[in-house]
Amino acid sequence: MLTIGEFAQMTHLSVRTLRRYHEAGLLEPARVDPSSGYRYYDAAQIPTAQVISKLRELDVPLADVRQILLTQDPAARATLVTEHLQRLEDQLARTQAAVASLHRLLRPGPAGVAVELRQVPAQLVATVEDTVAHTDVLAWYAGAMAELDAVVRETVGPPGGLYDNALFTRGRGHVSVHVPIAAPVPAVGRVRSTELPGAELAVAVHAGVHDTIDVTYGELGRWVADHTLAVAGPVRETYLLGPRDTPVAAHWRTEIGWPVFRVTGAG
Amino acid sequence: MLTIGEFAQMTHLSVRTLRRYHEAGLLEPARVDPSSGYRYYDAAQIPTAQVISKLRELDVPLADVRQILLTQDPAARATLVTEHLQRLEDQLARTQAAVASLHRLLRPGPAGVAVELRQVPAQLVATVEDTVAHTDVLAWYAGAMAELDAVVRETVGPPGGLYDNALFTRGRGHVSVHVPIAAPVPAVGRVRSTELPGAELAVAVHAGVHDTIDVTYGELGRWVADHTLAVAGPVRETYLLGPRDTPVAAHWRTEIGWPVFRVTGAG
DNA sequence: CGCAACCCTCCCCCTGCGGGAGGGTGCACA
DNA sequence: TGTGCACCCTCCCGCAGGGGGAGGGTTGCG
Repeated sequence: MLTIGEFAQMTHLSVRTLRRYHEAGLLEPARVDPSSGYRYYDAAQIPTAQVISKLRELDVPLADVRQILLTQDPAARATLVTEHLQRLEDQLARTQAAVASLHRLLRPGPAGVAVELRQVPAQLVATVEDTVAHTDVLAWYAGAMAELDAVVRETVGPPGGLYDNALFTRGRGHVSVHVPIAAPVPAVGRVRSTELPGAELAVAVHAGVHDTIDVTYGELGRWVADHTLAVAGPVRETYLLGPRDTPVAAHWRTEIGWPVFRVTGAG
Repeated sequence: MLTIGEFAQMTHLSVRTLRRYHEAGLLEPARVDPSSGYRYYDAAQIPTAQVISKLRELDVPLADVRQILLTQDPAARATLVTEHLQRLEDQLARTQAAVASLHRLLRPGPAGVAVELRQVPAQLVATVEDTVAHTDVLAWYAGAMAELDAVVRETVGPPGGLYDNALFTRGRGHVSVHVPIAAPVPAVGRVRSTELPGAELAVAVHAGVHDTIDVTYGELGRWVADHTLAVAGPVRETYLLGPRDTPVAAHWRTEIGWPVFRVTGAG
């Protein structure tokens, strides 16, 4: 039987942290003296404490750590851990993208994004839509696109997507993926035929991988504001050239279109 | 002039977040209406907002972001940013170490660390000591070791270190590095000659890189507790074989010694 | 003028940890 | 059998950086 202080020393955790883990139901002391409330730990609990410690170093939330600890089956447990490692990899990718954006933003001189105003007509599309979290967009997109591919035989243009603004500002929002079509397709699975309404779009083209697409977004936003326009509705991305067209990422072309209207008020 | 909502839409930040950045002095609105308190932004502020956003994605604290934004000189600014990128790399290394430890901990079966009790005599050493933060230990160690190398001509054994427990449980503690010597060396810089007191040590040897050294620590702690011993004083590491001896990390050998004493009380 | 959409401030909540106050326990030593 | 001290307890507050929501003022279109 070890006192909390001794156990802290063995596990390189602080006494406070051990108490918190007890409170959170992560690491129950082997014995709690009913009269004094003193916590006593067993040496056999050291590995458990270390697993918690390592998971915390990986920023796994306490609730998820508890879930992992409660999972007895080694295979199921490994699955849970792998999910978190996957999350770490995603985060790493996002970090690298942020670094790339940052470099481009801090590079002196304007980014020099060409913007044009364009009136686009209504277009019949096959679409898949949903409300998703910002972090899940990529995975969702892949699934939705695969579903579209399976249903739609003939397209009359490059695929695109609509991204509700709440996706960015609230971390969750309405998203849809579409391909333009000449005639309606039958509703299969999540695929629907609908009309993408016409609009006046402020359009910019982003070249290369999406790592630094925010810079293009920013320039587009600046242009829109500078031309006394206001944004009306979700942003439209059109994938003129993407991974399905060429493996050379530098050749990719993404068109960003922001529906705008002229502000009637002040100049 | 953009309202906060419009500006939020352009920058993909939430209205709340923009207000917080204003409050924190990171992004002052171009104009604040004195009567209504409404914030109005200029399109030219979009790139600034994006820089903030990207730095935040890299977990740069708001205070440091402000520092970076206030730095006009591009070179000085680049230095500040690079410092944070360095921090990210360190964190990545720690993450990888944690993943390695975790895998080893979750592998079924005991880790099988051999522990022995050993009485070590007092030893004259040349030492460098300081109080440092846990995250700085590696860098500090390299500097201290270099200083020892420069001063001490002849050693009579492998180098070692003492690590105060507070280093782990409080994130900051007393640390010292030493090499055993036959005769005192003159005090130069931070180097001092002193006697490392004799002690009864519970000793385990960790093989390979330090990524998974916590597992060995845990096993050692378990052994100590199982043998009704208690820890008395800072842990001692001895670098039997290290990077200065062989470039093959798998061959490295680190001896971990925990000063212990027999518990007189209950069994 | 009415009304909806927007904006304001203020307060509380979340996560995971640390500091410190105020008070009870355990145990060696005299 | 004290006595002293290190240890332990609970409870409250702080930090970062953000979200939710209440309650109330502004803006601007129809």
